[in-house]
Amino acid sequence: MAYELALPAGARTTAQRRAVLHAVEESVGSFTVAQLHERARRLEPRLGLATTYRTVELLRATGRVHPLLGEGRHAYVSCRPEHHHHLVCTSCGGVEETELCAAPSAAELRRRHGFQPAAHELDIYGTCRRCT
Amino acid sequence: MAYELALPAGARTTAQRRAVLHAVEESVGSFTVAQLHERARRLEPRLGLATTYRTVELLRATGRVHPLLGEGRHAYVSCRPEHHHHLVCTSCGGVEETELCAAPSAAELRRRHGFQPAAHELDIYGTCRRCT
DNA sequence: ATAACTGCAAACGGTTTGCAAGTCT
DNA sequence: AGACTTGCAAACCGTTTGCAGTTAT
Repeated sequence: MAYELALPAGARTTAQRRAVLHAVEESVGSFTVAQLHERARRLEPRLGLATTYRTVELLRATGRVHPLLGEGRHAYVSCRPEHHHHLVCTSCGGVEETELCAAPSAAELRRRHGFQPAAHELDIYGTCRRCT
Repeated sequence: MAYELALPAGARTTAQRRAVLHAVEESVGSFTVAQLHERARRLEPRLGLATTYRTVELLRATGRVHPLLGEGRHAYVSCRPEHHHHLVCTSCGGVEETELCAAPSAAELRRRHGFQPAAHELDIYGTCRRCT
């Protein structure tokens, strides 16, 4: 095959998917599905919005794209945030919470990236006690 | 006044707003408006969802609460395959990547939670260099 | 040939808004 | 009294889904 598309095994290569992947590659920083759709339409004018959503979901499954917030819901943080993270069992789907903190220190983030952290989200995937 | 509510000037103190603020104070990490509503209802069972949205918006105006990402839309970032995490600026929406990672060790997770980790995702929210 | 994929439109779910009734100051 | 606030339900808008026609393999 001449064109290698980052898709799950068995998925077919189509003009629409190529157009969406191209739009992803052109994107800088964060983007919405609607923006992607608009951009990909320059290559593939008949591309539907639903197909764009479905393709983004495929890319997400391969890790090529990452949702900034789960569930599509508007989430907030309280301005004196404490840490709490999720242990997601990929076997039974259960979610546990942990207080173990996994974020790089504020000092290190500032020094290396000039970034002032306010909150973070961590999801750890694996196998829970019962499913081991 | 005996009870100081963090609200904009001129805003009235009501039982509903107290209940929502209390729910915010109880919250750890990020939360959605629906979660807040459910929690606040324990104190104020007749609290409506719309009122919860309106109160969150008030608290946002005072800085007491902060949306993780503007627009309420589901946003994505393009990813490369290597292990990395995201620094998301809540001011300009920009996304940087970092290789800094301090995930809890597998040994600690197993000891404390009986959990066998396989992978993890970390997003750090805050203010980037330019927006500081 | 046939299973995967697509566009369309309807369905869905979270968020916002109009309005009449109720409440704080 | 008067302006602000509330709950309700309808409107709104981004996302998902069912389906009949189309396409990659």
